[in-house]
Order: sequence, then structure tokens, then C-alpha cells
Amino acid sequence: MANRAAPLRLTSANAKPAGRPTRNGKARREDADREVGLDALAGHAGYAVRRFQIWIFQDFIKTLAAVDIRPTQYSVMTVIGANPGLSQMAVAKRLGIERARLVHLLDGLERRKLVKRVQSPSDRRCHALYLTAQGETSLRQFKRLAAEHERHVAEKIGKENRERLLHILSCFT
Amino acid sequence: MANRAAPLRLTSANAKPAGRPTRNGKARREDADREVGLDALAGHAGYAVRRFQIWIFQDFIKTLAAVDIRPTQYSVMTVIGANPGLSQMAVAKRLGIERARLVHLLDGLERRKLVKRVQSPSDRRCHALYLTAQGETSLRQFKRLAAEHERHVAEKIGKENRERLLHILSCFT
DNA sequence: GGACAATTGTTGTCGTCAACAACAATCTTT
DNA sequence: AAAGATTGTTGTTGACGACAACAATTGTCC
Repeated sequence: MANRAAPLRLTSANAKPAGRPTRNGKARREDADREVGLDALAGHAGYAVRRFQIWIFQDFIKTLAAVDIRPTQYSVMTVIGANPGLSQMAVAKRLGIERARLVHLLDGLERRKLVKRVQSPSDRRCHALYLTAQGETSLRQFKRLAAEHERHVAEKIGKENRERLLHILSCFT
Repeated sequence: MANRAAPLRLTSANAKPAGRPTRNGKARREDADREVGLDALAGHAGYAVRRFQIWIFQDFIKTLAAVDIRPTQYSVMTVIGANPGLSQMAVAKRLGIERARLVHLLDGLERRKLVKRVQSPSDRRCHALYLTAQGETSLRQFKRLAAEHERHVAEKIGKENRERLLHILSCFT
């Protein structure tokens, strides 16, 4: 019921809702400086996961900013590096992205000489995907930075919680 | 090293990468039907969280399709319902969305008579946000459907795992 | 062998969403 | 009163998912 009085404080920000003790005497009621209560969202997994996903992606992007690699690009290179010769369809299905989207991703990676498309001899519709020599050495550096990012995650939610989370979500690969 | 010969097959789909036992006899080695190996992504929390977040949002959208309410709209209405009179800035900061984005969200909700903007008397820059009468009754229905969605999540990852996950991510509210 | 269906890569559009920048109106500060 | 900050608004950009169409190629079926 009266979860309205439920106080809580934002991590960083300060809410200034409708009315608060300004100079015009009409000061707020006692609910003046209540923080925004939304226990209402507490039991929703999707909300927590969304916020966490935003945080984790921002940290990934920031940690890999020096090499200008985004999460999706990293996942594409990782899959190709582990499975050279894969077709675009195979990579797209594996990562759950559309082949149309993968085209642009590969365009960018190929432009940077990290990945190459090779015409498959057995099926002339397919492009076999490989990392270039530069792509392989670069990927090793990306993986070091990604490992640093994972340490940030462990610092944020706890080392054991991170492993628990990986275990819980292992069915999503 | 020679993971190049690594062949693979998708979980549901069939990958047709560079070469496989087609009519041209050059059949694969014994490692023929290995799935697409990307243990490389196994230890990455961000990837699992992203995939899970996509799944959970799609289920939310599908479960609330009858009422045409998306996750962000639901979170906005829930926060306003729990904290009537909040300003747009307060809601935006609370939900971690930009005030520019909230403008369009509120436009849609206001057009559907679910939310109303009221000029704040104490600060004429602010709009105090309230649910309409229809908005409150609708929100109750949305919450019932959202609870059904949460049950889907519990079925997917397990009841106890869902609660474990909520606990781990509680710091993201 | 040849018609027909399916697949692959590509291009395009549309809508969602985060990130920024600019602006007018308003409030705060000095 | 002047300068600075805040709020709501509009706009742009880019990443991303979804979908539709297309040419080239392959598989299938008669």
C-alpha cells in the first residue's frame, strides 16, 4: 500500500519533482525531499537486466574505446577467430543478428583490414570469413581489454555474483 | 591452433560455411558436425546479458501486445503511478532515460489518455505528471500482464534463478 | 534435363533507442 | 538587474532489430 513514503536515493542524481522548498513560501508537504520511490519496479527482472545491460555495454565501449571496438564488433571477430571459414549466415545465426545487419558490420571490419571475405569454392553464394593477420593480433589485444572489462563487472556486482550470473544465463550462450 | 578445420552446426539452423558434405565428394573430417564453437564468448557477461535482455524484452512485448505497451512505457507509467506529481526530469533521471526521449514517450501516453501533464504552480518550467483515471485502471491490467511475463522468465531460467538474479542486480534498481 | 523452390549476400526502409546539441521559458544566484 | 543553471522541447546522429525486395546461386522435384 503506502509505498509512497518509501524513500530511496539515486546513485548519482537528485530529483527535483513538482514542488519543493523554494523561496516562494509554498513549501512542499513533508513529502518534500522524498526520493523517487519505485519499489514498483523492484520485482521486474527485465528492468534490472536492461539497466545492467546498459551499464555493462557502456563500460565495454569505454574500456575498448582506445581500439574503437564495440560489443557487436567484438563478438563477430571472436566467433570468426574461433571458427575460421564460417559463412555470413552462420555467424549471423550464431550471434542472433540479422544477416542484413552483419553486412554493414563486416563492411566496417573489412575496411579496417581486420576481417576478409573469401569466395567459397564449394558454394559460390557464400563468403567464407577469416581474420586477417592484423585481425588476429588485434583480436588478442581486444581480448585483453575485454578481460579488463570483465574485471570491472566483477568489481561492480562481486566476483562470485558474476560467476553466478554467467551460470544462470549460460542457456543464452 | 589449427582450429581452422573447426566445422560447425547451429543449434536450430544449419550452417553452410565453406565446405561440407555436398554432392561434391570433398566431405568433412570426423569433426564434421561440431556445433559452432564459441566458447570464446562463454566467459563474457555482456554477451549473455545482451541475449537475455533481448529475449526478455521480446517476451514482455509479446505478453503485453494486446494492450500495446512496451517495456519503457510500462516503466514510465509505473513510476508515475507510484510517485504522482513527479516532473519529467525526475522521471527521466529515475529511469535512466534522457528527458528528450521522455518527451516522445509522454506524448504517446498522453495521446492515449493514460497520463496527463499538469503545469506545476511552484515552478512554471515543470510539468507535474499524473496518471489519468483510465491510466490507473489500465496500469492495473498492465501489471497483471507483467506478472504473467515474470512467470515466463521464471519458467525460462528457473524460479530460484530469477530471484537470485534479481538479488544480484538489485543495485541497478 | 528443366522448371520451381530455397538459400545467400546485398540493399533499402522503418521504428526503437541512446547520445548530443541547440533553443525559449523560467528559476536561481550573485 | 545580470549571469548562470534548469526544464521541456525539437532536432540530428549513429547503433540496432525487424522486415521486404532483389540477383546470383544451389537444391529439389517431376
